[in-house]
Amino acid sequence: MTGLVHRGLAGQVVEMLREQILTGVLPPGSRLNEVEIARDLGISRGPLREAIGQLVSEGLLVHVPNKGAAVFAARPEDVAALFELRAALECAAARMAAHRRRPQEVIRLRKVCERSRKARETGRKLPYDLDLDFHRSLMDAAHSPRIAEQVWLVQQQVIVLRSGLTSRTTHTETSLTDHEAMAGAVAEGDADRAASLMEAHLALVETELLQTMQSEARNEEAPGAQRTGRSAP
Amino acid sequence: MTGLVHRGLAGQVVEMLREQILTGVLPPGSRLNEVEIARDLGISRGPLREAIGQLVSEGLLVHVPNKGAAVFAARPEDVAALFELRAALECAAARMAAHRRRPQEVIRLRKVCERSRKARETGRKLPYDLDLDFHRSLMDAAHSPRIAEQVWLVQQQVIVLRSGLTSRTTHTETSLTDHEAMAGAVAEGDADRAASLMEAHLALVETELLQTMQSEARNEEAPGAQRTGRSAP
DNA sequence: AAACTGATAACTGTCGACAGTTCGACGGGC
DNA sequence: GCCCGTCGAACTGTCGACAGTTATCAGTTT
Repeated sequence: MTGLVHRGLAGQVVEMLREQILTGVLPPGSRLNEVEIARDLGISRGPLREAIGQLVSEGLLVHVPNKGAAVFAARPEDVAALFELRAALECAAARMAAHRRRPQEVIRLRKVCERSRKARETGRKLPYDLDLDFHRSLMDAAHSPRIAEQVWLVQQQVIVLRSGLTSRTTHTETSLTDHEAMAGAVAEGDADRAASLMEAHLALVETELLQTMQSEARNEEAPGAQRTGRSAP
Repeated sequence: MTGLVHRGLAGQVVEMLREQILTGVLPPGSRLNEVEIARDLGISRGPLREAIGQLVSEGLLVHVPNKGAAVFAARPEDVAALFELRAALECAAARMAAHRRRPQEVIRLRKVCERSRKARETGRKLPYDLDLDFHRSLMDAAHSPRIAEQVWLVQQQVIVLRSGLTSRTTHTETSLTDHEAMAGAVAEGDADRAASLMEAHLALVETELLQTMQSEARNEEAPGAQRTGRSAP
């Protein structure tokens, strides 16, 4: 997705750390110890520092001088800014997809919706992977690699954010109907409708995420566990 | 703009190299020799490599394995993808500015347009700095730091692209009236008009840039100078 | 007992040197 | 005369070690 894997050790380490972050092995707020990780991977600190630097520039890690790197832990205001950017990018992509759509890509969109509805009927929750799959299919239909790349970077931050939540957002029936409506708008070539549907969809997802974050924050503060990460001078 | 300058030597080197790239001291296609630059700056190669890595992730440099880094040299198709992203971001920002505008920011927009018109009357060309100033004022009015950050990254690539052209695009009278119309739309709170004006404006700028690139490419191929950068296997 | 101070330890930031690879030049063979 | 194999220089990729800084903790003092 990002480029060639064989651009040195740093490249491999980037992908390894990225997976650890996205899968929640390294939860938000985790501090990264350079010597320890370098020793575990059997490499030097040079390539590791380069890998960390790249992930910092992607927004998956944050870097504080003389204290090292930590997995990005978003606050509510960060979520708002994040979804503003995501809406700008994905709404534009939805418009483009409605204009540039090709039969094959419309079929793929419909197929993802169909698989989602089936999964929704068997289990109660819609798997998050299928949600990601829909949005990525839409990016493909937009035929704008540059925008797709940026959307993927934003999506990654959302994944990290979700990995820090114990109760994952349930992606309700509403999300599924949103997807189906968007697929229809793209199929018909109605760019404006696709964009406004996307905007409403993302606003809903943002609200769900914020509510989950706030409720879990309350549940966490009650027992006496201190706030993770996020230091105030 | 990007963050704290004092996050080590790498941070300072990033800013130094960034200025060299944006001002055209390092023209597009230039290869960066690590040992030479490190020696000139009086530092080691470690921080320098980190700085280069960051600029690669920003898109100002490109990196080829075992061959080092070079200043990004855009092809026409890159320009198209770049302006698709820029349009997505700046149109959304224009909409936001029309919604969230504050009196002080509207005044600033008008002031930039006024200064641009004065400069346009004295000299024939509109200084590029004033164009950048307008777009940055609009980003401020949008009150979306995350989008503003991404717009700035895209703007930087456009600046690099322009630095490789001998005859800078003249930013005609049309661009100035576009700016004034956008300022008016933002002042009135007409988000849709601000967005569509921005889209048209960027389409014009893109066309101007592509024409300049193509004409200069023809003039360069005639004398017998080989194509800079851009290696095909 | 609480607060301040000093030393100690751990970690990041930086450096110089080594290993591996690629590009170019030179010489030999056909 | 042209092509191919080999040698060599230059550069990137990687490593281990040193220096600087910050946090922690014990000891002392009020």
